[in-house]
Amino acid sequence: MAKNNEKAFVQDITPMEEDFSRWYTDVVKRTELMDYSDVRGCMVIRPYGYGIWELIQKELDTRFRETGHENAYFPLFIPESLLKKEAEHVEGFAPEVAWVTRGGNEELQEPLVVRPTSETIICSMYARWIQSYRDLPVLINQWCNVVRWEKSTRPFLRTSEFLWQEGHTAHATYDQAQEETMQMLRVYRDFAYNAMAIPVLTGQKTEKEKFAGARDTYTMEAIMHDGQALQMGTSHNLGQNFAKVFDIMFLDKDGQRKYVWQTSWGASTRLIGGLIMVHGDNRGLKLPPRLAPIQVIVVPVAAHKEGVLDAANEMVGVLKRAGIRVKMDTRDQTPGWKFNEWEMRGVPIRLEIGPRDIQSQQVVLVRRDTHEKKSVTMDGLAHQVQALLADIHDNMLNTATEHRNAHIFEAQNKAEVLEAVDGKKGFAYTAWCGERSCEEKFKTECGISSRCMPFDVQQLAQGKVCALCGKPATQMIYWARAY
RNA sequence: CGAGGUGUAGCGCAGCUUGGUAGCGCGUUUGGUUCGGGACCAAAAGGCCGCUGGUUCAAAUCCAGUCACCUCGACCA
Repeated sequence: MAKNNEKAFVQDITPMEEDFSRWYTDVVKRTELMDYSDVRGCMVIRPYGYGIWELIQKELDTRFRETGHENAYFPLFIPESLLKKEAEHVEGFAPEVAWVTRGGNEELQEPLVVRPTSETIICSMYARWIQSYRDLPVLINQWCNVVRWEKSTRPFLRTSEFLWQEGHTAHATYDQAQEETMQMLRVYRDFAYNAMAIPVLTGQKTEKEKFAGARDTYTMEAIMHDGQALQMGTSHNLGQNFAKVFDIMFLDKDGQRKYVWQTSWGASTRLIGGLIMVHGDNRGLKLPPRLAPIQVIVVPVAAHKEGVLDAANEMVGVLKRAGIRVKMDTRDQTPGWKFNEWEMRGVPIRLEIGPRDIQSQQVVLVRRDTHEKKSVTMDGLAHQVQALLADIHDNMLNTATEHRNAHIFEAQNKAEVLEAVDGKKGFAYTAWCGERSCEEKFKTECGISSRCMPFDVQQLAQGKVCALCGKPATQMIYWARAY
């Protein structure tokens, strides 16, 4: 055993301090979350990764339904003419759309784009469906794939094709649309905290960073372990931009024909990348219990010995009946090998059961987040496990919150912003003049972008000056390097 | 798309400069001994050396093209 400790394991994960992006790719690959196909930048989501996605879908869908939304499905292909209707929207997406120009052996009369997002095709349908104020609001979500032909790709964070959900709603008034936009941002925020255990920052995007075609964009942003920002979900108030070009009108109570007010909101498989980069450590993945495809892994020790497998099976049954996602590892490997394997894969709880435990009517319970190990009795095991899963969630959220708080730095001038972002590897929080040219200049010169303008603190900017250009400030804002 | 780098067994890599039988470690398969933090012994299987073309008696190796991936920029969920 001693000689093995000295042995360098060829396939160990690169330490995250050494090279964060190498660490990230190692984790994705070794935990079998996804793989690249032969098509440029298109990912194959493997069963373990897809299991996480299914849980994300479940958590989000529950929240969407609670807030009155329904699921539907719209076409993959969008006629060129539809995409081109809204000027800003086309301009934003044109560089990255994939085209279909042939069907069978025939050249298509009108080329089709593979949807990069579905506003246009959905609006074309809403124009037919909406006639009266009685038809409003329309509250529809769709789960689908979209394609954006990006120049460079990264696992989960930026792939040519990705899975997401996009909600599209139409309302009678601006206020209702705005309330919907904010409600969905709250839904995402709730999901981030309570399912992903990720403390996000929410706020409004600047003119420069907002969605192509939106009136206002709101976002939730998270700080990754290396201090870079990841946009994890967005909610847009589209105003009447799309309604006007797609002619979505309704006859209101007052007898007037009016354009509808719209919103759209989305979150993608990128969330999985966020999970990895916020919670992961040098042993690999660390999954928040609510999104763990396997919440408890049972490792029988000396499984060939009398009674071990029976006891393990019984325990699996008890946990399953309690609604816990549990799996037993019966592979022919040494226990230590399995411990490492499941820690790498991020399973929140490990239960070890062997001859000694059977004698003492106990099992060994180990948590992934703290590596704390204790013996517990078989009685009331399911309850203990459930309580522990809840505790692990809380602890992961706390740890991530501490990390977030320790990586946000108030900055008064450009040097301090750069020090916060590049020196201390975090977000800079500053007063800002609100001018697009100032923001663009900074982005071009330093590669640092605005993340969001937080709510309820904007009055703090009064009397301050912009940290970047020194003009009078109008906003408080976060800056960071972004994925 | 600009600059650089890499494609050799499932994974990680050596071999290439100076052409001449396809190598190593881990993993895999089979049998046995093991099993409480990455086990051991024995035997075995596994390669269009990314792809296409060229030079040559002979190409993993030299040349050209092409595709994919990685890093850094620009762009984006």
